[in-house]
Amino acid sequence: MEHRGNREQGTLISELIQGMELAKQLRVHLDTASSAESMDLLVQKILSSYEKALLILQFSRPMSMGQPQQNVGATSGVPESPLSINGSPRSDDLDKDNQDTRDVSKKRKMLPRWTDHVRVTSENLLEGTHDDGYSWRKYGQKDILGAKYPRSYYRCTYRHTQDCWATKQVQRSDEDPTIFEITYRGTHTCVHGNQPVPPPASPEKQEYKLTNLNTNNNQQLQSQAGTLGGRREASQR
DNA sequence: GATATTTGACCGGA
DNA sequence: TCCGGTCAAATATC
Repeated sequence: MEHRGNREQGTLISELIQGMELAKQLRVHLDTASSAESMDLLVQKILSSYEKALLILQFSRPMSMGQPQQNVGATSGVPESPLSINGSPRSDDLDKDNQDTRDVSKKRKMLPRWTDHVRVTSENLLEGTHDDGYSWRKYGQKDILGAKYPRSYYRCTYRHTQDCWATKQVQRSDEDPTIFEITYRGTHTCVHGNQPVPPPASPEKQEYKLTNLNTNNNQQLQSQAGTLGGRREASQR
């Protein structure tokens, strides 16, 4: 068994290394403003490598990974709508008993969760982080132990009006301040007219979209900007 | 006045 | 007990 495990691990490592190398190439392309086609090709190769790696991981360790952080419910598609997972908001439960509160907490942990790493351009760096096409409202910010930059917490603007329980956390990378690590939790159940992208089918696709959007959208960038780049500049309306 | 952001406090899990 | 995540009052902006 170990032999098989070792071989899989070797393949896994080589796929991850390949993905990293491709990402480096892509970075060079980005810096040199190469053609969109070549960059697109690189992105596809990267995604392919990571998909293979993920498949290996999933195959060798089904359901028991101790790392819920990435890709849970993402590669396999988003399992259920948060609406069905998550009953009632905590703020509406104030007069209920403790069991309900605990239940909500448990359900919250069951929300699908995945992480994107988004690199921002110098322009966007001034403004904050990227726009993923949804309308987010900031509800908190925390200094995280060991992290240089605070983590910001966002939830869907339509949480109450459309019972949409998607949230995201934005954490600026310590090592490279141009990288924003964005952790999404839950999926959007809201229906909103100016929503340019559907909920991601997989984290890989999501990252691809985000990276592209990153250079295109500035409107919501501004709404998210104030906290990570400095104090808030604009409120979207 | 409506809506978004800031920030201290609270809560639950490890 | 510590830390991360969320709430909600205060404040800011349009």
